[in-house]
Amino acid sequence: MSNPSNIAEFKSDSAEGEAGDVAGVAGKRLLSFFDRIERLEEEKSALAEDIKDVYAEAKSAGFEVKIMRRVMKLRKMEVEKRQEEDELLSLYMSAIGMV
Amino acid sequence: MSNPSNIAEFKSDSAEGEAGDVAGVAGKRLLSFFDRIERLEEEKSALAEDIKDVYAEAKSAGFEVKIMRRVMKLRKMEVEKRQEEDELLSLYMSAIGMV
Amino acid sequence: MSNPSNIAEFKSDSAEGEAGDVAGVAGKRLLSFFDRIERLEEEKSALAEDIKDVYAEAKSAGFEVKIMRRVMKLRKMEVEKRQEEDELLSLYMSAIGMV
Amino acid sequence: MSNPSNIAEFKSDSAEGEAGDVAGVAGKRLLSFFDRIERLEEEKSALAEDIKDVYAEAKSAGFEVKIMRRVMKLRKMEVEKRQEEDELLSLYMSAIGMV
DNA sequence: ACCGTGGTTAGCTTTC
DNA sequence: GAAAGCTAACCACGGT
Repeated sequence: MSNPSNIAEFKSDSAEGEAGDVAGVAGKRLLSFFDRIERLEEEKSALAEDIKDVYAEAKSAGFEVKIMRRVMKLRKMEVEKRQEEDELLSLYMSAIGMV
Repeated sequence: MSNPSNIAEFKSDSAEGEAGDVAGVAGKRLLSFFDRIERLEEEKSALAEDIKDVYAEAKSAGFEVKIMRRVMKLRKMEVEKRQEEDELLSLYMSAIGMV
Repeated sequence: MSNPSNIAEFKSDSAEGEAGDVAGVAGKRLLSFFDRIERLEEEKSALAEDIKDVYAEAKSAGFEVKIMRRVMKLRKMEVEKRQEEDELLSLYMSAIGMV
Repeated sequence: MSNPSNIAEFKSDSAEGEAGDVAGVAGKRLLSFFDRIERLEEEKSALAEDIKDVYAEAKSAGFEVKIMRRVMKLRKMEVEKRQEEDELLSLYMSAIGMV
C-alpha cells in the first residue's frame, strides 16, 4: 500500500472515479482538509524551530535560556492580565451605561 | 563574556545611554531577542488558531474531527519513522566507514 | 471530601491518635500512597540501572551504543505506529456502525 | 521486508547461517542485547503505569496529585542528601584513620 | 569536566 | 469537570 495514509480506502468501496460520486467528492474534500492542516502544521513547526534558533542565538550571546523563558512567560501573563483588565473595564463601562 | 549569567547587567541603572555602556548594550540586545521571540510566538499562536478553524470547518462539513486528528497523527508518525530510518542508515554508514 | 485540597489536615496537630480522627486517617492514607509510590519508583530506578548495564555490556562487546539506542527507538516507533493504526481502524469501525 | 527492525540485514552480506559465522554470531549477540533491553523497558513502562495508577487512586481519594508529586520530589531529595552526608562521613572517618 | 542531545516528566490547553 | 493530547522544562546520558 503506497499511499502514506491509507485513508482513501475507507471512504468508498464502489463507484470510484465517477464525477459526482458522493464518496469520491467527500473524499476529495476531506483530503483537502488534511492537506491544509498539514501545511499549517508544517508552518507552525517551522516557527517553533525559528524560536528555538533565536534562543540558541541568545545563548551563544551569553544569555541564559532558562531565565529568558521565564521572562517570556511573565510577559505573556502581563499581556493577558492587561486584556482581562480591559475587558473588566468595558464591562463596568457598559454596566454604568457609558457604552 | 565569561560570566555564565547576564543577569548582573540589569542591576546596574547607572550610566545608561552611553555608547559602549555594557549593561545598556546587553539589555538592548536582550530586548531585541525578546521581541523577536514574542513576534514568532504570536505567529505560531495564529497558526494554531487557523488549524482549529480548519477542523471546525471540516466538522461542519460533516466529518469527524476525532478521526481526522488520528489520521493526522498517523501521518506524522509515518513521516517521523521514515526520518528516523534515514538517520539510522546514515549512522550505520558512518559507523562502517562508508562516509 | 469537598475541600479541593487535603493540605489543611496537616496543620491540625490536635486530637491525633484517636480512632476516627479525620486528619490522622487521611494522613495515614496519604502516607500509604507515598510509600507505595516510593517503592515503585525504586524498582523503576533499578530497572533503569539494569538497562544502562546492558548497554555497557554491549559496548564492551564491541557494539556502538549510539546506534543501538537508535535501533531501540525505531523499534518502539514501529510498535506505536502499529498501535495507532489499530486504534484508528477501531475508530473507523465504530464510526460506520460496525461496532 | 517483514522483519520489524531491519537490523539483521546490516550485519552480514554473506555466509549467514553457518555455525561460527562471525557476523552471524555477533548478530545473535546483538539481538540478545536488544531483547534484554526491550524486556527491561517493558517492565519499566509497566512500573510507570503502576505509579500513574496509584496517583489516580489518590486523586479519587481526594488528594491533589500535583502536590503529592512535589512531596515525592522532596522526599527523594532528602534521601539523596542523607546519602551524601553518609558518604561524607565515611570520607572523614577514613581520613582520620577510623576505617 | 563540560556541553549537547535525547528521554522523561510535569503543566497547560483543549476536548468531550 | 474529567480526560487526553500537546508543549515545555528538567534531567541524565554519551561524546568531546
